[in-house]
Amino acid sequence: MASVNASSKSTGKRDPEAAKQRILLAALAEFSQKGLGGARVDLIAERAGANKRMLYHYFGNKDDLFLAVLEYAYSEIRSAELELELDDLSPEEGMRRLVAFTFDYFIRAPYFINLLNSENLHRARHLKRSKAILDLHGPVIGMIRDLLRRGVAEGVFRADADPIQVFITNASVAYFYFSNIHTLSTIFDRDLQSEHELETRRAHVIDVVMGYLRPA
Amino acid sequence: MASVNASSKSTGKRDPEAAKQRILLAALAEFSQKGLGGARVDLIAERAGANKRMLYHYFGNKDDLFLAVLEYAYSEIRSAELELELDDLSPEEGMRRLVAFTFDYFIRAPYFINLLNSENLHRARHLKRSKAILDLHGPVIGMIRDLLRRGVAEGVFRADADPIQVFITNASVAYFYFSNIHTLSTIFDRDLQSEHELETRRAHVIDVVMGYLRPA
DNA sequence: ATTATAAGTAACTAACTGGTTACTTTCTGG
DNA sequence: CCAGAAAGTAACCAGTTAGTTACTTATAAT
Repeated sequence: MASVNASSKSTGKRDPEAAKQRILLAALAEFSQKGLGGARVDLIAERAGANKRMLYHYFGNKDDLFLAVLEYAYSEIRSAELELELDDLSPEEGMRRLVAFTFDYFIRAPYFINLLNSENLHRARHLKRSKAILDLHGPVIGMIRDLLRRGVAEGVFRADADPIQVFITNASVAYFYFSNIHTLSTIFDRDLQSEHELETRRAHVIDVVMGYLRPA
Repeated sequence: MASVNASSKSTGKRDPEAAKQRILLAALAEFSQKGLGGARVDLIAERAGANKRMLYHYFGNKDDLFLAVLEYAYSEIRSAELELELDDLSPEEGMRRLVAFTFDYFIRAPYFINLLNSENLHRARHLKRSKAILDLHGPVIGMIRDLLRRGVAEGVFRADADPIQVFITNASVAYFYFSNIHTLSTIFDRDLQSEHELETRRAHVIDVVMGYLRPA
C-alpha cells in the first residue's frame, strides 16, 4: 500500500508519508503481538522510530490507529486474492488452489489472525464504523460461486453447497489451526509449526473441502 | 462445578469455598469478555462481591487466576464430552452426534472461545505450566479413533482419515464461525447469531465432516 | 528572504493498575 | 471461653498509560 515516496519530495530529510507508513507497520506488529488491549502506544512510536505526538497527529487515537491497521490488513489479503486466476483452471483445480492459498496466506501474514481475534473480542466495533471494508469480500464470494456453478455443471461438485458457507469453512479449517496453534501444540505435545505438520495439515484441509464437495 | 457448599459448614455467614468459587466465575466472565490484558483485577473482585485481597489470597496473582479459569473451562468441556455415549451408535450416527455436540458446546459455553484466544495470544504460556491439562484430550481422540475404525471396517468411512486431523477439523468448522462471528456478520451484513443462521451452519458443518469421511 | 503551515520533540498529567500492608472480624479446636 | 488461625477490609503505593501542551525545526509558496 504505497510504501514508496515516489510522487512527492525527494529531500531526504523529512518524509511524512514514510513516517506515517512506519507508524502503521509498527502498530500492525504491536497490535498483532499483544492485542488491542495489550498494545502500548509508546512502544508503537518507539518501534516506528517516531514520536508519539506524530502517531496522534496522523491517526487520531489508539482506536483509530487500530482501525487503520485493520483496513490495511484487509486490503492486503484482498489484493492477494485478486491475483488468483481461477477462471483458467478446472473447478476442482481452482478450488484446490483457493484452499491452498488460504492456508498459505496465514503463514505469509501471521499478523492477520491476531488482528481479527482482537477485533472480534471487541465485537467488531471498529469494523462497523469502517466505510472502506464493507463489501470487500464480494469478489471472493463471487469467485467461489463461480467455481461451484462450473463444478455442478460438470457434475464434479455437489449441487447443494452455499458459497458463503464454503467460504467460511475454507477459512475455518486453516484459521483455527493457526489461531490455536500454541494450545493445540501443547495439548497434543507436538510442534504444529514444524514443516512436516504444516504439510500434513495443508494436504488435509484440501482433502476436507474437496471431499465435502464430491457429489453424492 | 460444585457451586453448593454441601459438605462443609452450614453457618450461613462466612463461606470460603463459595467466595473462592464466586471469584473464579467472576474471573471467567471478565477474562472472556475483555481478554487477559483487558481484564481488570479490581473489577473481578467487584463482580465477585469480594475484596481484592481475597482474590490474591486464593489465587496468587492475575496470571495464576487466569490459569485456574483455563483449567476450569477445560475440565467443563471434558466432562461434557464424557457424557456422549457414542459406542451405542453407528459410526455415522456417532460422528454426526460428535460434530453437533461440538457446535452446540460453543453456544452453551460462549466464554470458552475467548479464553482460548487469549491463551493463544500469549503463546500458551499458562497452559504450558499446567500439570492438570496435559493429556486431557486423550479421551476425545480415543473416541474419534474408535469411530473411524468402526466406520472403516463397515466400509462407510474413508480409510486415510487421521484422528487428530479430524479432531482439529471438527473443532475448526464450529470454532471459527463463533470466534469470528462479529467480523463475519459485519462483512456479510447478516446476523450470524440468528436462529436461522445457526441452524444453517449447524447442518453445514455436519455435512462437511460427513462428506469428507465418505469413502471414495 | 518571509511567512504560514506542517513535521517533529520532550516533558507533563490525570487516571489507572496489579499488588501490598496494616488492621479488624469471624471461626474453630482444646 | 479463649487463643490462634483463617477470612475479610480499606487505604495505599509505585509504576504505567493514553493523551496533551508548549515549543522548535523544516518545507513550500509567495
